[in-house]
Amino acid sequence: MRLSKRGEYGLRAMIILADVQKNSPTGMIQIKEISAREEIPAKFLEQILLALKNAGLVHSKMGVGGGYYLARPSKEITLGQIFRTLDGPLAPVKCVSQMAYEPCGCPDEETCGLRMVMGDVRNAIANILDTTTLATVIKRVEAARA
Amino acid sequence: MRLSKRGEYGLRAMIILADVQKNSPTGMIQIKEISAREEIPAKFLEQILLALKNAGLVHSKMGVGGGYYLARPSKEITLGQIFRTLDGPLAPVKCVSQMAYEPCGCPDEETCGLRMVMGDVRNAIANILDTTTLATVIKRVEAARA
DNA sequence: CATAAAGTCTACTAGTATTATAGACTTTAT
DNA sequence: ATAAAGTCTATAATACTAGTAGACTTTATG
Repeated sequence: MRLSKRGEYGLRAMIILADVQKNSPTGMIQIKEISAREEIPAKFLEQILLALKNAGLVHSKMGVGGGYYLARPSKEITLGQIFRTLDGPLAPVKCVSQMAYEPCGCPDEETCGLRMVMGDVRNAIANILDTTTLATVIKRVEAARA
Repeated sequence: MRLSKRGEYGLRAMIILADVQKNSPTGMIQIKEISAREEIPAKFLEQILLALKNAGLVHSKMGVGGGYYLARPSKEITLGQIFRTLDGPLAPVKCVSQMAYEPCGCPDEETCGLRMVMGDVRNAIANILDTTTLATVIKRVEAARA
């Protein structure tokens, strides 16, 4: 059940963007700055941020003084949205996916034991990632620091 | 968050073995029989069952009339044990793994937002897979059939 | 207007993991 | 003796992952 580096870097970057939105006047930060802070290869991060941009989760400004910033308030962006953009469906098997359902090949889905359990797992993950926003994360981090 | 074919096939095979333990006098079944029922490539399944055997979850009998059977009553085998044997740790990132901890590289683990959330995800998955036994699954399947 | 800072876009590559397949071997019942 | 069954190790084909490269566009500013 591993999170890919792509997903990990993307989530870390988004958490930074949320922090910047809250604590910097412009709310903007450059790729290389995020890359330096989190030790993420800059060129790799570039692709990830681009994907997040195409998904409408961040906006960017080109040219001198440009950078990336969240497309919406951090409380309106869930980790589920970020995860799905970068790593695809949450569900362990396609036949329990809400966003990308496909049959699994079991003769009867309704009585497939594996499917039942994986459905529970999917829901448990979705319950966390779809209700946790970037604002939630920032709040927890600040609480842990205090 | 995808389940590998290896993990999927292994879990399906174990559910069959639990059913066989409950409903057949010998409690034993052959690879090719499981392979046929679930449309799993026989040679692939062979390796998977071997891994489960080396992990002590199933026993086998060689020769004519041989086959595989559960090493313990189905209520003493959790899906978590099976999953970990075939697919490794449940945790999305190593730094929240109970069974295979490794640092992630964040400067301070205690205040890492990603780590907090992934810890929750790990616990949610573990809560399901470590409390669900093969017996649980069989019961649910029978309830769904009725 | 030249320049440098910044993002955009696409292609590529090395390494690793996944999903098998093959085949020679061992054990056991009949 | 034979055939049914599991054991074990090697290999192959493919896909995926993580990362690199480089040419391009946009924009602020001296």
